[in-house]
Amino acid sequence: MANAESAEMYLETIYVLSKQQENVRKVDVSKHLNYAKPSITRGISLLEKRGLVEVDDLGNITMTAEGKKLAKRIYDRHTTLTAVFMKLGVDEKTAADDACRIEHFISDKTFAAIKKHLKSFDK
Amino acid sequence: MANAESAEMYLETIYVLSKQQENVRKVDVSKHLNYAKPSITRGISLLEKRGLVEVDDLGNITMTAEGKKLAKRIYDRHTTLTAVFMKLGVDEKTAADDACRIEHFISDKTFAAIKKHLKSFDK
DNA sequence: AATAAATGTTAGCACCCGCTAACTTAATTA
DNA sequence: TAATTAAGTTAGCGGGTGCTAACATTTATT
Repeated sequence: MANAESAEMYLETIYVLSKQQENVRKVDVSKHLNYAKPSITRGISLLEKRGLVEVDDLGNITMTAEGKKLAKRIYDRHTTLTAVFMKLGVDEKTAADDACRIEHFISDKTFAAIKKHLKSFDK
Repeated sequence: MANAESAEMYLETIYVLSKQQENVRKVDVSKHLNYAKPSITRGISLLEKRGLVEVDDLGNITMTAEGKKLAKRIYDRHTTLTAVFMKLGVDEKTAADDACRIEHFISDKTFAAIKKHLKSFDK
């Protein structure tokens, strides 16, 4: 999990789920990412070690301030990139799929430039 | 090397080098990618197994028709994405670095839409 | 020709991160 | 309460892909 990609997907999933439901547990993440349970056990424990999430006695996963910040960062990339691609005429599914991969690899600078461009688009 | 990323980097490197020099050998790829020689030995042999490159008795690497096609595809993504990012105001280094990562993950559809957009930009 | 340098290979380590099998623990339900 | 189902863990596999150490082979230099 040194590589950002996997950790970011876990974090983003927790973030998205926590907006839809009261409590988020490992099963939920497992189902959402379509990963086997042991993968989740390890993935979440790595996030815990990095101080990005906490799991309480009931198994409810919450993000720390830092975790939430990171999750929002990725989610913003996800939604913005999806919107940009759709603006260019790409269908929603493809746009979201591309965004979901690219969100992990785009630099702050380039993302900022794209986001700015999207805004100018809207005018 | 099931994952496209690594194979694509090797292939793109061979393609770029072959445009600059008469013969391309593993050392050249090693230096260009800044990977240790044994990594190259394996990487190239995987490309050979997939019928994307051939290595002759002198150690010269050539791309097969299919290999060249794939290399061009990636290289086109690289140059186009770099150009787009620069168009949006991103500095050349950052633009190229981002392109170099994203080129492996962007779908045909989304790339086509972006490329089309770049053209409309130029007008 | 002898030595040195460059190129390439083999063997095997390490880390990432999915997976299954098998188990434990907790929560439901009959 | 006993039996079932759901949730979570541990152990370990496997493929991908970088690495070093050590060696072989080839090419260049003295």
